[in-house]
Amino acid sequence: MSLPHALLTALIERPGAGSELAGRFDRSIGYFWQATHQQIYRELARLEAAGLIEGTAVDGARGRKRAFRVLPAGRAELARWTAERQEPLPIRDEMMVRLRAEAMVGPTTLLNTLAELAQHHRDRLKTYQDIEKRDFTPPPTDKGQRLRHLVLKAGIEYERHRAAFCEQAMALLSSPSE
Amino acid sequence: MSLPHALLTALIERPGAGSELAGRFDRSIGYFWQATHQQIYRELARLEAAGLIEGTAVDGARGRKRAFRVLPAGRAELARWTAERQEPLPIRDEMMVRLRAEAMVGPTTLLNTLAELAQHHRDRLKTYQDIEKRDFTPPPTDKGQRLRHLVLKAGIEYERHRAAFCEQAMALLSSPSE
DNA sequence: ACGAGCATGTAACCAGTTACATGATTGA
DNA sequence: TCAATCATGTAACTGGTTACATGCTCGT
Repeated sequence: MSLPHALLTALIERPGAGSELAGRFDRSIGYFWQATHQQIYRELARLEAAGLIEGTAVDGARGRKRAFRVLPAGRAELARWTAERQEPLPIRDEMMVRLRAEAMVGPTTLLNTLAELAQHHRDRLKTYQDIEKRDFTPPPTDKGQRLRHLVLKAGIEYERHRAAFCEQAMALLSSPSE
Repeated sequence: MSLPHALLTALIERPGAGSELAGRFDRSIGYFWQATHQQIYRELARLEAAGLIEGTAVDGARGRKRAFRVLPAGRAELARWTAERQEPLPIRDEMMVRLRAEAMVGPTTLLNTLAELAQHHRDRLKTYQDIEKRDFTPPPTDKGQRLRHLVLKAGIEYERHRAAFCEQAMALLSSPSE
């Protein structure tokens, strides 16, 4: 259950309204934790009810926009959670299931899906590399910045690895069977 | 929604009872798709109700054990699903959230958690490498076997990558701040 | 014959998903 | 003034999780 803590972190980094957070979950934070606006609003309501954040009306804005900031209790809760033990990520990789199924009931058109997926990962790799060039040259010396850089580099390695995997699987599937 | 298809694949590879499948989801299949026995029994009941699999009582077994095998309709459904378009995996990486939180409210005891996690990934890496040595030397020429080998190699790369990441994060967190 | 443990479930809950709804403001 | 769009939701559903329950048989 990391969404509330991802929200607290984001709001400490910069306070803002639900819609702004939704935007950030489509970009920076969203690269390692995804959430829809429905989830975000629901969770903000819970955090506010629990007294961890506080929202104040933003006037001169559309609708009934409210900016949230983290209260001391929210900071404390975030610190508590950060120090908590963590179980390894449960892995659920649909493509691995598909490949194993392909070995049983193939051949199918899995090759097309792999090509699309490879392109997706190459695109995202490019995006990350652009961010790295823009934000982390020269490499930062500040610890917070170095942590963020590390997270980004993990994303870069991940995308590179996934793209390469798709390409290997494509090569295997399109090789003549024997 | 890949669990039913993971089950169909597993049952084509080798028919068996729910408890046997639960065992396989703790080993081979479980390395890329996890499921508890509750999920497995629920899903088997659905697949049977949909006419995709068939269960027959195993006598001489404990309890009311039933062996399931995949019916032609099940094979057809698996082939249909395998050829389906696939969205990229949604990413939800709790450790990345923690690292970014650490940058805001740290330092915490995150270092301990990272050490545990690194050990977990090194252990699993060792397991995979042992499986590779046992099952895939010499490298297979059969296409199905090569596909399985590819899936295993992806697992190996994943664990290696995660372990290295944890070690880098530990080095960064324990370096003197400036 | 009886406890340990295997095989199969039930029930309640929670996070995430999908589809739709409402109120306010801006711009043509 | 009214359509487009922004900001904030509500409702219903689904897959996965956690805790507990039941029936059977094997070994002692």
